[in-house]
Amino acid sequence: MPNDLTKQLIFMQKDINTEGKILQAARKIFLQKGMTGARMQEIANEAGINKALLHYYFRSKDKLFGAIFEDIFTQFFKNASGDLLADISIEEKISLLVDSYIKVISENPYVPLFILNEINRDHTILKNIILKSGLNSQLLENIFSELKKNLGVDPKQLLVSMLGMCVFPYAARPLLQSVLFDDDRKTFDQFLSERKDFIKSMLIKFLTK
Amino acid sequence: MPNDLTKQLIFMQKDINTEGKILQAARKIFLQKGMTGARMQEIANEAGINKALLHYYFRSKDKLFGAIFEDIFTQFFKNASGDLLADISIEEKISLLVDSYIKVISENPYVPLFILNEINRDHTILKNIILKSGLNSQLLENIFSELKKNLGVDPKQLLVSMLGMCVFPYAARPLLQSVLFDDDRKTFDQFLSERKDFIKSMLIKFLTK
DNA sequence: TATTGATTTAACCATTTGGTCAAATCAAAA
DNA sequence: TTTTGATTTGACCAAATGGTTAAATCAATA
Repeated sequence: MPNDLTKQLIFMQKDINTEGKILQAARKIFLQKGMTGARMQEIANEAGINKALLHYYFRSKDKLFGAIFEDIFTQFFKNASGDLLADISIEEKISLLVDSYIKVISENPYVPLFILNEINRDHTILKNIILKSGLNSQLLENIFSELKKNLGVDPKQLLVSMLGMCVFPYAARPLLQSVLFDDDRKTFDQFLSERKDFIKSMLIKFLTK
Repeated sequence: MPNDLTKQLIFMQKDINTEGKILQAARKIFLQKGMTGARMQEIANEAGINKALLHYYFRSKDKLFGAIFEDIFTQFFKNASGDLLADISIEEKISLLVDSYIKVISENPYVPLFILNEINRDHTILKNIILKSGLNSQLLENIFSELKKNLGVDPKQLLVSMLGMCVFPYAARPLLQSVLFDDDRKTFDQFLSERKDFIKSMLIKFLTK
């Protein structure tokens, strides 16, 4: 029976257990290629294992994808409802949301387009995740109607605008970088780094009478 | 030898020539499934023809896709540069751009996500189209630097914001409709119809000192 | 009517892909 | 050392897919 030290050594040798390696590899490949574009063989290669082993751990491509998608999706929106409910001014809420949202997107630039695609391909996945998350549609409706009274504008329009402005430059990066920035990566990165403050000021100015 | 009348009858019978039927079918399928997701057999079925006939008219899937993509892409952006150059106030430009953009998107709601995907999958296609369109990067740069002087804000940030706000609700429709509108199509359509004016007022208010 | 060139089809082909299975390997317990 | 149960592998399979080809059909012309 191995003691803690040998366990640790084994752990270091393998670096990470097989399931972890699969999850990590699958995440990378699925993010780049999407559900239908990803190949089980490619994921197996990335994980440094046999393709049959993939099916040993996750019986099917659908199952594997389901696990990955839920993980990515929840990670991407876990902070949002908290920020929305926090007891702070609307300006602070906007600032908080934009900051955290831009941060998570810039760290995972493939995620937005990935989510948009998979949601369009099969929107039943979404239902289950929302159910699990305990996100109540009645609760949401209360938040929004409350906000509307205080703001005088439709908070849903505001939220969608915020999301669109944050997401779009990352999802459309190859297009924008080519057309607007003559394919210069540096200038585009500069553009992105200035974007956070631009979005904030735009949203906040819109709310000031 | 058929006279004009019989020609016309034949034309009505076939409704549209084979190449046209293929183009029409390919456009529909490619828009829904993307280049890699679309199946040649599916396109053939949609066009009511044999799969081999597809390869008779367009030698390969790549060639067929190329034709469709260029068509969709140029149709989608053909008005933009004209509006941008027109000799009108910036407010009117914004109004014009948002109107025409929202119009073309709502008539082709699959297009935005389709373009985003294909651009990310293979951004070399873009280069050729831009070359053909005669869109000069120097010219663009002149327009933007001129605008910047007059506006005091970065017109590229403004343009990207506009595009993002217009595109996002259509690309993310299944997500938003489910989470924000409790899967009610009617309410979401209402939301969309109000969106045009919201975007305009937001952009214009941002520019007023 | 016979010929010719374009159009259309059915039958194939090679490759890719998700998935299966029996056998081999390995680690821990008896 | 033997046994046992989990893990891993190579070989294989059936279906799907992009593409090819030879033959059939059709419309116009000589």
